[in-house]
Amino acid sequence: MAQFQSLPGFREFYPDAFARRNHVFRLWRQTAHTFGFQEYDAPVLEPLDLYKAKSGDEIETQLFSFTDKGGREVALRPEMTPTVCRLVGAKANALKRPIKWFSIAEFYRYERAQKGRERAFFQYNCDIFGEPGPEAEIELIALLVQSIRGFGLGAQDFYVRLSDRNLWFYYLEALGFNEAQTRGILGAIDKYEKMGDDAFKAYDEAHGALDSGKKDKVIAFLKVKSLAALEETLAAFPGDKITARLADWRKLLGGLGAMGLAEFIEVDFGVVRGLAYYTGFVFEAFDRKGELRAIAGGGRYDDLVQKLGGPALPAVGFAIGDVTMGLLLEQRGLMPAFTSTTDVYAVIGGEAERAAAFADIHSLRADGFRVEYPIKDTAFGKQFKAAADAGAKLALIYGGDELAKGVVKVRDLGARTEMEVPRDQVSSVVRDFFSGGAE
RNA sequence: GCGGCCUUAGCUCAGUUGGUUAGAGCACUAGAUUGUGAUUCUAGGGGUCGCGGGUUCGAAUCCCGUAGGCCGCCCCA
Repeated sequence: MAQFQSLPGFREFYPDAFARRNHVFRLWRQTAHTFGFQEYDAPVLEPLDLYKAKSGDEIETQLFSFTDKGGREVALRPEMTPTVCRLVGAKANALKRPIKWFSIAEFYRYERAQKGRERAFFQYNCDIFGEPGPEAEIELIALLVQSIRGFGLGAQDFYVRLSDRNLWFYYLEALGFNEAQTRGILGAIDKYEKMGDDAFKAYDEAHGALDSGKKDKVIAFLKVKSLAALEETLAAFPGDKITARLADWRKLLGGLGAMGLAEFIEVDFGVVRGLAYYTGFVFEAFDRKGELRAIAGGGRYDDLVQKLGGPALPAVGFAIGDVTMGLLLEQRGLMPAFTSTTDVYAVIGGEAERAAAFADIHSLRADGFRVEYPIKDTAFGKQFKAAADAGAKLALIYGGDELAKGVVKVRDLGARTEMEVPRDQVSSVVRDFFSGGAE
């Protein structure tokens, strides 16, 4: 058996798997471009401190980190956000606003692999920098929806759960929680859906048992699932901050509604996202059946660029992972089968006919056609089978009889018809077939 | 890092109470078929039975360890 195996959680892409990966990347890239986002890339290996600065020392246990030969503490990138913040921060004053960037890149996390989670995976990251208002969220969430919908998935297949850490902060502040308690409560909210009441255990241990009246109010807010319910719940807590924030909510939902995306969006205050650096709207995309891990996650992080050494620059972004996205597409039968895209197959009689065929083969390839031929002498029957297997539309037949007459037989493999063409016209006949033809 | 289940050909699997040289289907290669894609038939290549150790006259089979896979927990940027 194989003496060497790939490392756990690292994937190998055989041609059929690579074709599926390309299909996903192509749609993402094309969709981002239609929204006016520009593509970038950055180093795979970064200073370890870049991630510690953002997420704290304990993050190191989740990283592929090591000391390089120059004594530098480094890590394979586990995410793009710190990197893109550095890139944007370094040139913030020279970049036209709003800054709309995306990337498709591989990331590495030292975690136990599970369904939908590998140690090496790709993410499609989209971010908008420089716009503090909900207009940026409208643009970004519209892109998120379209980047999933574009595969043929509909509102019956996935949805985006939309929440707001600001309103959570305002609400908990109004209930009298201090900053540390608020962090504890947000941690409990994050786990509540999975664990139920046990989610508050960690809070109770750290801050003392939660007053049952306050707990009911927290749970009531966590169950807010619509703008109307949100307005109703907050009516008891009047104030300028909350009034202004509700106006942002109406603008955001109004904008997404005007784009025709209302059916993809659900208000859900059960979402807070674990990361401390999110500062406003947060959202996650899920499959409707609830069978898979989150397809995408994102939110606003207005302080991060500055925290990482750049200027104060508001930002909002999301990432879609390729693993869960691929699982969902395969579940719904939306991952296209791997098909070869050969245009022309040259059927060659034998060694004597090879030279004539090679001249046309190379000429057609130089013109951009995808041309295949048998690499060594093969029976005619096998060659036609190979042509069909390769998905070729046309076969060019270089047999002794044809070449003696100065012609090449051109066979339309779909229509199963053929005609003889003088050799010097082969190129133009092929060109006509593909330009005037079906596709 | 913790727990459960699993591992025989490229893939899906069979393999009797432990008994000769480990099988099938699919896939691949070739032939039937030096001039036309299907079907069919025939043949072939491909295995240190995940790896290491133990029990035994004898291990794919029983025992121990270990690696890998799947699933769950922790975590999830």
